[in-house]
Amino acid sequence: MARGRTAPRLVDVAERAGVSLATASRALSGRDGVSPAVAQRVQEVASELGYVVNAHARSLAGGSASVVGLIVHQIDDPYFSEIAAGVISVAYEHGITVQICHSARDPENELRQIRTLIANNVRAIIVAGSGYVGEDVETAAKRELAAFQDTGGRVAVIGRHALRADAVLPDNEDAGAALAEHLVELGHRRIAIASGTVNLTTVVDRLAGIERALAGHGIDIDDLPLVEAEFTRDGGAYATERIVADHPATTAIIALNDAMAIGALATLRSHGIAVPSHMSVVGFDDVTVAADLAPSLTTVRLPMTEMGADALMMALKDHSSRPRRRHTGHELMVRDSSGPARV
Amino acid sequence: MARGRTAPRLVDVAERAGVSLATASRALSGRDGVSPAVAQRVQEVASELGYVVNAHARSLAGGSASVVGLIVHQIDDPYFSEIAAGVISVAYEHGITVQICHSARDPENELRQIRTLIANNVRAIIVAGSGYVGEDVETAAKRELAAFQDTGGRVAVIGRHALRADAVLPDNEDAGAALAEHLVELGHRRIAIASGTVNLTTVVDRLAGIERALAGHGIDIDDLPLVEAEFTRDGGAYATERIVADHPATTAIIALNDAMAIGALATLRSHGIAVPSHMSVVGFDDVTVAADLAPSLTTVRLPMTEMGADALMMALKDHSSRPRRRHTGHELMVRDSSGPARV
DNA sequence: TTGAAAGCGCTAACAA
DNA sequence: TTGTTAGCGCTTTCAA
Repeated sequence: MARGRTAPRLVDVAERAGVSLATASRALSGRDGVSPAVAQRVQEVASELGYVVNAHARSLAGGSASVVGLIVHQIDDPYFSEIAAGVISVAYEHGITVQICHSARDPENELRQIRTLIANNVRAIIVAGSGYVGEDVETAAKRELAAFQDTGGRVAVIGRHALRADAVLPDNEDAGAALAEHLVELGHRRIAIASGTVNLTTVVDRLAGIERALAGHGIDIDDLPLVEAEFTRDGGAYATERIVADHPATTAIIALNDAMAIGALATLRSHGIAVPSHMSVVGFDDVTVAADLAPSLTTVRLPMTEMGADALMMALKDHSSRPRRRHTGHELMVRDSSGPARV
Repeated sequence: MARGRTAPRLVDVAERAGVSLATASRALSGRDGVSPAVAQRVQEVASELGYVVNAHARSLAGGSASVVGLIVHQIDDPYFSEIAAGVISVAYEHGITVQICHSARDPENELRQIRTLIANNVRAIIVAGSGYVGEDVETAAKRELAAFQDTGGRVAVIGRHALRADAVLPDNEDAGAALAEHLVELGHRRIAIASGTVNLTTVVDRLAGIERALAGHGIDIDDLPLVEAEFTRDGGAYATERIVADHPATTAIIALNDAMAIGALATLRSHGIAVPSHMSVVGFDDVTVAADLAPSLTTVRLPMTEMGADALMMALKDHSSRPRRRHTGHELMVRDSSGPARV
């Protein structure tokens, strides 16, 4: 391989500026203990040479890493791509880059990704996917992340996890309650639920909110049909097929996220079932496209981009000993996909 | 800071396996010169310990980097998040992680991101955004990337760029032609174009295809209204407002990507203009949600996920001296948003 | 087939 | 305020 001109190194800058390596290093990372005049000179030389610090060397030498890791279930799910956009924008402001990994909703795989990020010595790890239900599933991850934190790593999670870390907590339960209230007020009683897999805390929490609100109206959620499927558009389509076939009296479908709701709307359309006159459909998240569907989707807005931004900001901030928890708001977005129950 | 147990290092593995550092290194990176028995033993010990190689140390020591960079315009644009999913999945298979940066459709910013990735010594850089029109805009980036390639870095681009690199070339021109043909066949003549900013090669190429097809039917594209706006949903909404207000005779709108088409559909709906009976709308890309819109969107499918996967695979493959170029196919997806021109 | 040892480019003690 | 120097964890010659 032809070896061209190599990137300038810190020694090059130091030599050219007539200072030592240490001084150059201090000047460039903006630490004090350098006279302003020298600092400026070094910085000039550096930009003259187009010098950019070698992140690997810096990190290896014990300097602060300039990379953060972000674990999502699947980046081409709008819920996660909006969170990622928030993370990336905050990272950009801090001169940090973002490594994104897929957990594919598999705790095993998530653990593997966490290990990789830790080995890469990232500055912080943001776990954006839902937590998993059950004692044991996250214990290994918990241990690894705790060790990571003990050595100065930062961790923030989005959603309810068994992990001891700063957390951005989406208002899942209250959002579920708001949605259920909304449907009940419209006169719906025969409500069906298109649910994601119940090993996800997000699913469990949304269901809990729905249960609570319905109970307030004397409706037992256990009496309602619930179809468990993938937490995706296709899962929503599948669940809706089942609901339509097995529970024809249903007047409203609660999909546990917008992706499932989109699948539900598609299935209903293909069956010629009118929304909302014959069937109401509601979702969760308010992904960007929700307002542009036809009928536009009634859903609960969670501020995904902000959640991503907040998670990284929390992780970057000076650490108090106790993990912080920050609850998001939620906002019921009543649109055209929900209407009075048919009689 | 309490210093807990640190991640296991290669020495730990070597010691535990009773071999030297060098042997352990060789065994784990699958190089030969190690007896199978020893190699296996080392690998067992490593996974027992949950050992993951420190990417910084490996990279600094001259080993191959395990990170690739991906530059997109905006990750929460489905076009890019689908490409990213393709890149991530191939990366995963190769034990590589992906750093994602936003260029925000700004060549300056893109250059900055490229510099950062190079300084991070990534194994490869994938530039997924459109190229920019004009001599000078990409020259600095071109120079930096060339130097990067000279020192063994790999580069692949998606879309037409002024960069000398492996390229995945979306079939933009033919796709534009196919769409224009489709509309002409339906009897449309008063066609308006909701265009992204014409400094993007993607926009220029799609327009070229449209122009060619229309010319074949005696229509001069310059006689048609073209509104230039942001290459986004809101840009599409804005352009459509303008088209509806200034060119009421229009019977079909070509939006230059699906995001703009979604904005167009929303605007038409808010004006009570029926699609397709009063106005046809077509887009480009076939993002996942396009089929689930109502009316479902007629568009041209580009295999985004595959494009991302291909780009990384090309970049990772052994390098021939000449850059390779790989054209994607395209597929006209005729759905419900296009219909015969009203009279 | 294996091991010993010299760095990769940087930061952070420690000295001056 | 500045300089000297010992590593960070790994790969890779070179020697055995």
